[in-house]
Amino acid sequence: MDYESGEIEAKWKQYWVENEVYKTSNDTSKPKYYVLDMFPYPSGAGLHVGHPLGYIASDIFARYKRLQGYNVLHPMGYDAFGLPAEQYAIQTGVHPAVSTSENIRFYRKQLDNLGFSFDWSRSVNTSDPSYYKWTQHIFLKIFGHYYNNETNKATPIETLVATFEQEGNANVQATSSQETTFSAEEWSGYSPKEQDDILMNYRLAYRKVGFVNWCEELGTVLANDEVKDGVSERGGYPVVKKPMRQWALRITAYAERLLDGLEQVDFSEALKTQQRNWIGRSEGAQLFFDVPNSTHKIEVFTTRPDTIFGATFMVLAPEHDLVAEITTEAQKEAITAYQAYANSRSERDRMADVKTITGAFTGAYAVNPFTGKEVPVWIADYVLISYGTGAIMAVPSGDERDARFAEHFDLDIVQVVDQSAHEGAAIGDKVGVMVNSGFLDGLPVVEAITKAIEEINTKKIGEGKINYRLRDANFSRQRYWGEPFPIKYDADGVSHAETNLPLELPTLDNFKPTKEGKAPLARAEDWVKEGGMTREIDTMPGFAGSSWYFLRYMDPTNDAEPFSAEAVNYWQEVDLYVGGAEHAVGHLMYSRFWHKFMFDLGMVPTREPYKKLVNQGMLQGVIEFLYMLKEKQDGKSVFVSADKLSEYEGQEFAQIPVHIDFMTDYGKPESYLNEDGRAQFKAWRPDYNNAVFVTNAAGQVITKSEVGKISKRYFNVVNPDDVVSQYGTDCFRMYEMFLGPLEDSKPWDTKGITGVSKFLRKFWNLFHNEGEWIVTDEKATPEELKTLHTAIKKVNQDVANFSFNTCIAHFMVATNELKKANCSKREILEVLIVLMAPFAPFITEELWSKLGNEGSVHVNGTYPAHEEAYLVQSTITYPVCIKGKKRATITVGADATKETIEKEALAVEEVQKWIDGKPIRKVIVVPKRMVNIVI
RNA sequence: GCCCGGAUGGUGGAACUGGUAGACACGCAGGACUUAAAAUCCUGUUCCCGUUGAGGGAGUGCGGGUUCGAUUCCCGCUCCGGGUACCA
Repeated sequence: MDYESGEIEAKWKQYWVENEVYKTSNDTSKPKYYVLDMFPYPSGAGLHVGHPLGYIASDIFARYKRLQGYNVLHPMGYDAFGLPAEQYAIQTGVHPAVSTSENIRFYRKQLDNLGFSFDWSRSVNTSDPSYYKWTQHIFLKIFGHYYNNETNKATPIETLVATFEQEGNANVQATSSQETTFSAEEWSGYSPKEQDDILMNYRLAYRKVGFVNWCEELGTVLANDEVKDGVSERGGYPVVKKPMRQWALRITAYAERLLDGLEQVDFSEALKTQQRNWIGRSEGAQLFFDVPNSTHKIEVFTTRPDTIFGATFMVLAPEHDLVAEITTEAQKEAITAYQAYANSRSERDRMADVKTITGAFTGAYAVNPFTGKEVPVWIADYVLISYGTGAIMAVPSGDERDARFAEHFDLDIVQVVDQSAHEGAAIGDKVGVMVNSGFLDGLPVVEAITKAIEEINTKKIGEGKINYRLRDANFSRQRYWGEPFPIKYDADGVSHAETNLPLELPTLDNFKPTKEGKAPLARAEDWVKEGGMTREIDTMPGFAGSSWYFLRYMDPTNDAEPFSAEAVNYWQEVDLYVGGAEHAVGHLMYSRFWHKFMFDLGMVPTREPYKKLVNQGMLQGVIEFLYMLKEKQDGKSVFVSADKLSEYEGQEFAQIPVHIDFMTDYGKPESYLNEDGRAQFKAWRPDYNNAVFVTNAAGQVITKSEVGKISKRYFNVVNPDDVVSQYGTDCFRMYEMFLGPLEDSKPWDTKGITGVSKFLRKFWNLFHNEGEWIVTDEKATPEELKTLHTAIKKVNQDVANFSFNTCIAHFMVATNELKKANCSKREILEVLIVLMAPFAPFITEELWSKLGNEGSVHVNGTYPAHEEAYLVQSTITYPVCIKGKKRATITVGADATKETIEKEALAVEEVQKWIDGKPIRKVIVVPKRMVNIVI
C-alpha cells in the first residue's frame, strides 16, 4: 500500500487515546524524567506555526527518554489569566472566563493535531478555581512568613511577633523595610493597625506605595510596553505616574540564593548572565548626607565610595520624598514643572534617553561628609525612584552621566582618579590612583574603595553594603482577570487572611476600573463587603499562577493540598524545561523564587525547580507587500507589479501588506497576485475598492517578500492545521525541526516542506515497492550495518544535544544509502524505526506494527545504542597542505603512526614539486584530519 | 541607553576541542518518463577567470590582530532579533 499519512495518523491517534498510551503513573520502578513546556496563554488568535516549535522539540525528547526506559512526565496546560481576555471583554462584553475556555478548546484541538505525547489527564488551567485555590494558598504562606537572615530561610511571622513581644526588634536579623527600632513595651503599646504596618515591613508578601503608569483617559493602568513617548499606545492619551498602595513580593530577600542557585543548573551561559545582571549584585557603601535645615538625611548607595571627594552635587529622583521638603521657595516653580515633565515620561524612555540632559535645582544643599563642603541638590530623571535609594551622590569625574550633567548645568568637576598611566581607560573604570582625595591620595582605586568603606564605618556616616539592582516584585494589578487576593481589611485597615479558599472572582458585567480609578473588583460591592470587612480589590499578576504550575502537574487533582509530598518526592524537579528566551528574567526568576520559598517550608525537596533549560528561537514569517504609488492617479490608488517598477523611476512607493491567502506561490520570490487574488484584495480592503493594478506581461502583480514577525497585522499567520492536512503531522513535525537549530530564530517558509515529505515517502518505500511489502529476513551486509550504526551514533548524539535538524539530515542520508543498496532487511529497518519514532510518531507506529510487533513502538520500543565494531575504518584519507593550502591527498591505514603519515605525505611527487627543494620548517600531522607542511 | 544573542551560496542551514567551508534540503538549470501537464527519477549548481573532464584566484556581515592554518579565538564597528520589571 502507498503511504497515506492521513489514514495512518487517524488510526494511531485513536489507538493512543483508547489504550491511554501516554498516561503517566506516579508509582513505578522506572527512573523518572520530567519534560516540561512553558504552557501557552490561550489567545484568541489560536496557534500559529511558531508555537509548536518548542512543543515538538520537547515531545521528541520525551519520547526519546521513554524509549530509553524512563517514566516520563510530559504534561501541558494553560496560563489562562491575562490582559488580552480582559481587553476583549471590555470591547465585546464577553466574560473572560467564557472567551478563555473557548480559546482553550480551540488550542486543544490544534495541539491534538500535532501528535504530542502529553498526558492530558494532568492538564491544569491557572484560571480554574480548583487551581487558583492553591495559588492563593501559597500566597498566604508567603504573606505569613518573613526572611530570617540568621537561618537564611523563610520563617513564620508568628515567630517574629513572639520576638517583638519579648524584646522588640533591635536584635532581629531580617530582610525588611523597617527603619526604626522599638522595644517590647513599645510593641505592646502599638495599635493593631500600627502593628500590622510594622509587620508589613517584614512579610515576604507586603503592601507598599509604588508607582504605576496611569492613563486617565483610558481609566486604567498601563504596562511600560503600552506607553510610547509619554502617551498611551492605544489612543495616544497622556500617561502619568501615580502612586498607589500595592502588594509586593520581597524577592530581594532571595537575591543571593537566586544568584548562587545558577551555579547548579544547566542553563545556557547567556541566560545565566542575563539573570545575574538582572539581580545586579554590587558591593559598595551606603552613605548619608546631611541636609542643613532638614531633619532628614539623603541616603545614597555608591559602588565607588573612593570617589567621594569628587562628589560635587547630588541628584534625587523627581519622585523622591525629600524633594518637597527641601525645595526652596525660589525654586518651587521650576521643581514642580520638572516633576510634571518627568512624570510624563515612562521609565523605559528615561533609561533609553541619554542624549537629552534635563534636571532642576532644588535650591537646597547637602554636606559632603568627607570634604565638609556644601553641594547643590538637584533632581533629574536619570535617577530612578525604583532603583537603589532613589538618590545618588554625583561624581562628574568618575561617572559618564554625572559628567554630562555637570557640563550641561555648569557644575563643579573635581578630578579624583588619575588614569594617565592607563591608556584607553574609560571614565568609571576601576584603574588609576586617587588624587585630590585627602587620606586616599596615592592609593590605587581598588584599595581606596576598601579604605573609604572603613572610614565610612568609623565615622558612622554609613556602612559597607551589598546592593542589588533586583527590586521587590510588584504583585498587584488593577485588573479583573487574575487571582483575587485572599485578604480582607477590618474597619481599622488591619489585614486579615481569608480562611475559606478558593476566594472566587465575583461575576461582573463591566470590567473597567471605576470612575474614581479603583480596580474593577470594586464594582462587585457585595463581594467586597464581607462580614464587616473590606476585601482587597487588586488581583495577582500573570506570573502568580505560572510560578508553580509545574508542581501541580505532579498531582493535579489533589483537593487537600497543592500537591502531595509523595508526588513531589517521586518527581522531584523538572529535568528539562523548554521555552522561549523572552521569559529569561521574568517568569524564570519569579518561579525560582517561589520554589526556594517552598523549599524553605519543606514543601519541595529541591532548591531549584528546573535542572536543564533549553530556549527555542522565534519563528519568523514571510510578509508580502504590494508596491503602491504614493500619489494617487485620477483619484485612484495604483499598485505596480515589482518587475514594472523601473517604468516609474523617480516616483515614490508605499508598501502595503497583503493577506497571504490571496497570493499565488506564497513565500516564493516571484509570488504574485493574479486576477482572482486582486479581486479578493479589493473586497478585503474596501478603501482600495477602485484601485488600479499595473500587471506584467503575464498578467501578474509581483509582490515584495520580506522576512518578519508572524503576526495578525502582517496577515501572514500560517495555521499548523492547514499544513498538517496537506502534508501530515509527521511531516510537519520533522519539517519544523529541520528548519534550523532549535535555539535560533528563523523564518517559516512552507515551500521547503516538500523535501521532508519526499523523505517520508522514501522511508516508506524502503518497506514497500509499488505498494507491496518487501521486507525480508536476510542478513545485513557489513556496509548496511555500517550505515545503520553510523546513523545510531549520530542520532543519539544529536538528540542528546537537541540538534534535531542535523539529526533529520542523518535520517535522510541513511535512507538514501539503504535505498541505493536496495536494502529492505528487517534487521536494519526495525532499528531505524525506533530511531525515528520520536520524530515521526505515526509512520513509525504503522511500520512497527506491520513488522508484526505488538502494541505501540512508543511503549515497547527500545532506543538502540551503536556498536563501535561496525564503524571501524580500515584506511583514512588525509589532505596534504603546504602552508595551509591543499595540494594533494594520501590514503594510509587507520592505525598509521604520525611518523608514517608524515613520511607518506613527503613522498608524494606532487608535494615534492610544491616544496621545490626549499627547507621544511615543520610538518604538522593532525590525527584523522590533515597534514600540513610548513616551508 | 543598558543587558543577552545572531549574521556562512539565490534560500533554510552544516562544519567535532582552531584542521579539506557549503552536509542535508529548498530553489534553479539540463535530462529521462509522458500526447501534454502534474508527479517521480537522474545529473549539475559558492562566486569570478579559464576550459578538452585541465587549471587558477577570491570567499563565512565590515575593519584589524593572533596562528603553519580562523566560520571558530582576541580587539574595534555595522545591521538584525530578544529582554528592559503591568504583553504573555
